[in-house]
Amino acid sequence: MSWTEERIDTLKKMWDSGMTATQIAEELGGVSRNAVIGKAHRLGLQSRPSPVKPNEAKAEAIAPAPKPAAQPAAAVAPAPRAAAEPAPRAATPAPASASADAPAEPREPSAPVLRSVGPGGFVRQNPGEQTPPISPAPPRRLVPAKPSDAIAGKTGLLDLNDRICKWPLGHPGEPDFHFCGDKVNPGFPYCVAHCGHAYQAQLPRRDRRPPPPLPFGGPRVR
DNA sequence: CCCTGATTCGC
DNA sequence: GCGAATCAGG
Repeated sequence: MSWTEERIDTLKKMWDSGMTATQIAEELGGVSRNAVIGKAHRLGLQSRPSPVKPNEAKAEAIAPAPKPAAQPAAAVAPAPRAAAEPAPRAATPAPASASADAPAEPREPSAPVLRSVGPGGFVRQNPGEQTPPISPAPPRRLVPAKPSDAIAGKTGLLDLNDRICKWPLGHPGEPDFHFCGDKVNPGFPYCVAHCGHAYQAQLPRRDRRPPPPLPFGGPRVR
């Protein structure tokens, strides 16, 4: 098997949507997961959280190690990405739950951080502030290998790109499994509406809603 | 053990 | 460029 443009395209999109190398290899067929990983790196695709540490933590001297606040002061600064770094975007997965600010720390009105707040109450991250949340949990196995008729006109796996909502509709493996496909809320993998589902503000326990929406249709029994 | 992705290196 | 072998963390 060779890396045709089509297969490379599939690899890119699956990698981008959070599929594991094993799953991508199964989907493509004829290649091992090692081949997929190797190709992904050669293509310069975004690194995924690796189990292996790069080994780099020797900056702590005898200084009384002040705990760095989670919120840097330079929140409004534009993308501080190093110019030498070839990676155009860093999508290192991070827990969607943001730190719940204690009520004892009121925001200074004199120094407002420019943020927009979505319909679900989620707080929009400014550039360079924090890494965006990960895509929905990838399915363990089956992914529609071939576009079926049921998916015609809908946003399939191969239609994913950086500008459309990756919110999954239906269950992976089912014929009509597809993605939302709306225009994304800039900076997020989802559209505004689905950001509202994905990022819910922490509500008081008294009136919390029981059904938390789960990406990819939630856990499934087979 | 299983899984994962990263890296190396002979081809 | 390719990918098996190897490594290393979870």
